Amino acid sequence: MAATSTGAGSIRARVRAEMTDEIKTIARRHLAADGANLSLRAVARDMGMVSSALYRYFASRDDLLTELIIDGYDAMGEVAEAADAAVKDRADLAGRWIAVAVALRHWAVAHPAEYALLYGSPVPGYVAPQATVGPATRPVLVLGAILADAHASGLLASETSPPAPPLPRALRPEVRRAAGAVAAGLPEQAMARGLIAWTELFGAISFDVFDRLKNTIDERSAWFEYQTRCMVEYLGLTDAAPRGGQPAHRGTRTPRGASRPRG
Amino acid sequence: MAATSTGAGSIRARVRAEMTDEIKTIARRHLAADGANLSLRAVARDMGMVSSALYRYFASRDDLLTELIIDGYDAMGEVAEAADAAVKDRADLAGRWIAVAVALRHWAVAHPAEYALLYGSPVPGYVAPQATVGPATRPVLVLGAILADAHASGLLASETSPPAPPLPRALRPEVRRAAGAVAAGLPEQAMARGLIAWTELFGAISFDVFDRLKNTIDERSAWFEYQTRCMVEYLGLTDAAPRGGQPAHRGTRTPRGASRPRG
DNA sequence: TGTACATCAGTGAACGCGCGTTCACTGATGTAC
DNA sequence: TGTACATCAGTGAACGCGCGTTCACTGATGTAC
Repeated sequence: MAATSTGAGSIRARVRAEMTDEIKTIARRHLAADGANLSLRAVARDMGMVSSALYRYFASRDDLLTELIIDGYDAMGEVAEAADAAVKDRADLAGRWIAVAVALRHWAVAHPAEYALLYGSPVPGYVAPQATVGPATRPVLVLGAILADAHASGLLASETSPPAPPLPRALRPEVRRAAGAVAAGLPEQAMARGLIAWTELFGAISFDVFDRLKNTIDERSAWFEYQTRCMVEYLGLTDAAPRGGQPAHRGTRTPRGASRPRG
Repeated sequence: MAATSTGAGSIRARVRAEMTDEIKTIARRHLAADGANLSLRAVARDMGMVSSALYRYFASRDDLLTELIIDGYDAMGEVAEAADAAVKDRADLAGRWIAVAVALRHWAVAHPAEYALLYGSPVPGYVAPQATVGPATRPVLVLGAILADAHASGLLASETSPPAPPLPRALRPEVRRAAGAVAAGLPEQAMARGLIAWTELFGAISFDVFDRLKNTIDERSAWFEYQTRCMVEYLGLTDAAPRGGQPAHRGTRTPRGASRPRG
């Protein structure tokens, strides 16, 4: 409030930032109604502006779309990080995975159009620029960190139970590289399971958001949670932290919170 | 050729059918280029007709879209049925599941835009009419029949190994109903695994088609097949038919081909 | 076999709407002296 | 503290294009007698 006429360009800058946010908010609303063929003119209309005015804020329609996509990934990333961080017992790896999964689904169901923009059919004529790939990995990093922590406890399924079909030689370098990127130190076989769980998780969310389960499963939340519980068992995370206790066979303790990706 | 001027309206009818097919073929081509916002005028242009002429063949743009969707589901259904039928050893349930999965993925990768129309983000403003729900279940029925056959052999994972997290009571009626619809006689726990595998399968195909694995896994086919092998193990189908032999512990023999859904 | 009539595919113009983007402009807000 | 100038948000008109759908029409193809 002391900034009535003090801060040089800063007041103009603040108004500008607020306008930009408002445009994006309205654009998100339109995304929900019209899908990915977002119309600048419609957004301008809702803003009470003339369509050309939007060009003061975004260089083009695709630029706006790109910002919405980045915001979406960031929102999912934040939601995932927060859900993970909220689990007090850092050794409860199953609990952490489930918390993150539930939070991601929750966000997706609450923002179906944005989710579709991120994980649905590609937008015709739009190619995601390089700037989106960083944010896109944020949710994955959270999941990867959980797996890395589990590995640090030496308790992943692939390490305690006989591995599923062995990973073909041709895939091993790529899987190893993927592990290096999101879950440093994770052995190939465990990373392969992680990739499968990741696929399954987003498959489940997409089925839910895109209503593939209509007339089949109506108890969506319960079903999703059940599916997630199966997932953590598949990953072997349940062995690591039996109900409310220490890891069953402890290895190196999970480093205290340090392994969570920065926000 | 004997039909030069014989068959009453039949020659006109045949031309009409050919035209309809050609329109749909061109529409599919446009789908690939422009995504789901299919333009009637563009299709007409490619047909060398005036746009209003299309209304002789389709009542509206949405009608055309509906037919494309139905064709798509039917194509996937046929592909799945054919892949299943091509497995000579009907007791090789793992082989059948993998064959169907690979065939579905193959079709999806070859027809990404059509796949996106069926399993991707909903088309804005379009609501799929009742006529699409029948065809939509065709691929599912093929998978369900494999599970039913496996159950008939008494060898599903949930029957031989300790079940994963027990199915919550609230979900049991729905899962039971789903089993009744696609895999008659399948117990709830097995059906739950089937639903999860189904989700995972289409999650994997979507990740592939929508290029989610870019810069992570480039060996797409190998990875998909590996994932499918993990899936059949999860389902317990591998126990049922060890490499080139009879089921390990036989129950009721699979009824000879009768359980395959009609084409 | 030949003629009168009905069917129906395709035309072309129009209606009424949408869109992204450019451009010269007006005025208000901030900056420098 | 006051004035001259630069910045920049927003306007309004225009360009050039797209779209789905309707409608009265022409002309060819098939049908019935």
